[in-house]
Amino acid sequence: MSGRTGGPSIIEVAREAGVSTATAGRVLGGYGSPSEQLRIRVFAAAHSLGYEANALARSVVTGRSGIVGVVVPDIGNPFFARALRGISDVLRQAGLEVVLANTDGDVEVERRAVEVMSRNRVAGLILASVSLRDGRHLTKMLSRGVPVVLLDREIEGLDEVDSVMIDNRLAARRAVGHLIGLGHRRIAVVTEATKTLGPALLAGGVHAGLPSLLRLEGYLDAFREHGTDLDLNLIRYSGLRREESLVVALDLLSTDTEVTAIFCTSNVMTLGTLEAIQQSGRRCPDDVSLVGFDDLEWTSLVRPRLTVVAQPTYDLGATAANRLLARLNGESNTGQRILLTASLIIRESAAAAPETAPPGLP
Amino acid sequence: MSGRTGGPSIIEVAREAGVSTATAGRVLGGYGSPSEQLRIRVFAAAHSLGYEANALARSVVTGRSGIVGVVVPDIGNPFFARALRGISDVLRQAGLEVVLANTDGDVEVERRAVEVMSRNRVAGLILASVSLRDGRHLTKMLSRGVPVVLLDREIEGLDEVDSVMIDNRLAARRAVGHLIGLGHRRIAVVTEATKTLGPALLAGGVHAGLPSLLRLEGYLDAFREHGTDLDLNLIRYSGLRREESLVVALDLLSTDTEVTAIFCTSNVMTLGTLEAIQQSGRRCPDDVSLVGFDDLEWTSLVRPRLTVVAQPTYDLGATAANRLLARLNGESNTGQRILLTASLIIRESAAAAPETAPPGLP
DNA sequence: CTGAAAGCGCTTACAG
DNA sequence: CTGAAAGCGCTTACAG
Repeated sequence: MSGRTGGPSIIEVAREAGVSTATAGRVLGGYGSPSEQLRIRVFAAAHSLGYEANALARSVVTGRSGIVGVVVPDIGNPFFARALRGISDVLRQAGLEVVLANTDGDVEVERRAVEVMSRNRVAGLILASVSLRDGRHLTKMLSRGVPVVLLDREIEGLDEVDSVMIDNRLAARRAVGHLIGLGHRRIAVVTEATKTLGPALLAGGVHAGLPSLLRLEGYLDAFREHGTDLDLNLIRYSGLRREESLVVALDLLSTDTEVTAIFCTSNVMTLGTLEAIQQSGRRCPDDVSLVGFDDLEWTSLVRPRLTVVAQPTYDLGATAANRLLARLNGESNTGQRILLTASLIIRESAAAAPETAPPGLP
Repeated sequence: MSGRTGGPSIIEVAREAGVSTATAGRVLGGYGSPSEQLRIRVFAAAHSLGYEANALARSVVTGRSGIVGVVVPDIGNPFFARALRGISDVLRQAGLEVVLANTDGDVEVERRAVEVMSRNRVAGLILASVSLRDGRHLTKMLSRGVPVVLLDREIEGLDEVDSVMIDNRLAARRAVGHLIGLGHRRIAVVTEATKTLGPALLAGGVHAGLPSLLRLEGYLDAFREHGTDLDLNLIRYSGLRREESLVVALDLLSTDTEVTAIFCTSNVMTLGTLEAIQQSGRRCPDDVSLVGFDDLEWTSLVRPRLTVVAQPTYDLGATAANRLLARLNGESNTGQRILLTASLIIRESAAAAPETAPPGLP
């Protein structure tokens, strides 16, 4: 005897119906071709016993589970919530189930979540990873031939794996270019790129992989492109928490009175920065312009309405899911790096730079 | 031969290590007491072969999976996202894994999600259901003795099941009472209670179970409590979509010029209603006061800052998880109905009623 | 179409 | 402590 936790098995159903377990399995599992007569008998028996198939046992035999795992750092972030919808719609249509795990941005939690899914033999995995330098937690799945699609972030050294994200660098460059076009010169950036990685990037020592780093790189690109002078004091680093970005932006606004525009590299940074502008007493966009990242529901509710970089969030998810399906169907087997394009939604928070004094006047 | 989808099994590891599969199982599975010597040999073999345990097979034997299922209607809703965090924190600490399913508010999707989890023998289930009249999709799990905890919504007729939610009726009554206390008399409500259920409730023909219905009932309570006159035109029904609530609130504001305050029964309703006020040209709170539901990140970012009913969201999740743990440990077996208390956060969007003309003047 | 038997990958009494 | 054997609940060739 072991862990029989209640619930009749296929054996009891077969006995009740007076057929072999093979036959019971065929009608209950929907494979083979049992006769209509036996089907009725078996279903009746199953129903009267309250039978419910044990998907675990089936998966042990077939080797896979028909379930796709999705692991993201923060499902509370509207970006991932919406991408998930795209994923679910596509996968559900293909007859696959989706289970989700949230990692809280914690590498260790991610490692565990992936391991749990791998051990439970998910058919495939869509992963928005927080550990960009290290894909070791994926090797077992990959060596078993389970397809993995990376969403929003790549992982270094995993070139055979598919990835789907926006062209972060280009998106940021355009956003900042927009500000430069409006006459701004002292344009700050509030970014969740780390205090170690950010400067390393500036020094040319890092291959940008994180979205935040790529966006920071795009910010630099824009300055370069327009021949605008760059002041390192304009780059402000914050942890990925709204409260922290509030403090950072507040510090920026109080120490640098010349700043006329701010670009934020994520919706969390945008939240804190907007709050900082409000608290600082400066008017937006009269005194300081703002371009945020991600078009969330509240961005058109605040005053002024926010000019933002909008990602095709739903499509990112749907595209990732379609890549996974292609892999599952064996249609493709070379790593593909898919970049979708973000758009700049121009509203009211970014306006012409103030006090563009006519040249020649003091 | 069958679905062997790559990956060595415990048999190969045992062979490689020169031990029985029982011994290999003991060291790899962490049960029994294998000798240190064999442990080393087995681990070495497992490592060299790239072995990863098949949790499915283990679960088939033990009868359960160590995984708790959570199914919610909309993980993109900050309410559920935050509750999930509470759930995860508690469950993870107890050594259980959490998998999530999103139902999109679709009864059929919910039914399927619950079935998938049930078939995969989750150890327990936390469910925020959309099908309040019908708990049939839970009977198989329940009859197998798998604990189920209902979050945020109850299901009629499932009295032996635990549930955790706020006292919705009381919360709404207090919110509306606050408006009455500020001198408002024509207080409208924008609610996602359905157009059929809402009126049925008013007619006394429905036992309120849905949060939205309970909140509507609390709205009525407040009028009754203060002896304020009720006008059915003040009750506006909307689907659970922001766009729809915008239309509904816009209609309210254009057809009823006397309304001085609006209460919303969910954060989605709040979003649309606030937008409607902005578009209508009326000033908030000078012309019309607003009390929203749920304290989201943007509620203190908009102007005026919103007065809202705040749910102890994280605690709701944590409490549900703790109930589940108690059940899993056999500590409890009678259905418990746990009501947490919501609080009213008073900010700027609800102010004294305008034009409270002194009595006696025309 | 149907059944007896073997098998999936693991765990669990049962002897030793 | 260790192994041979039986078992978990299902599926899959293989005969008939």
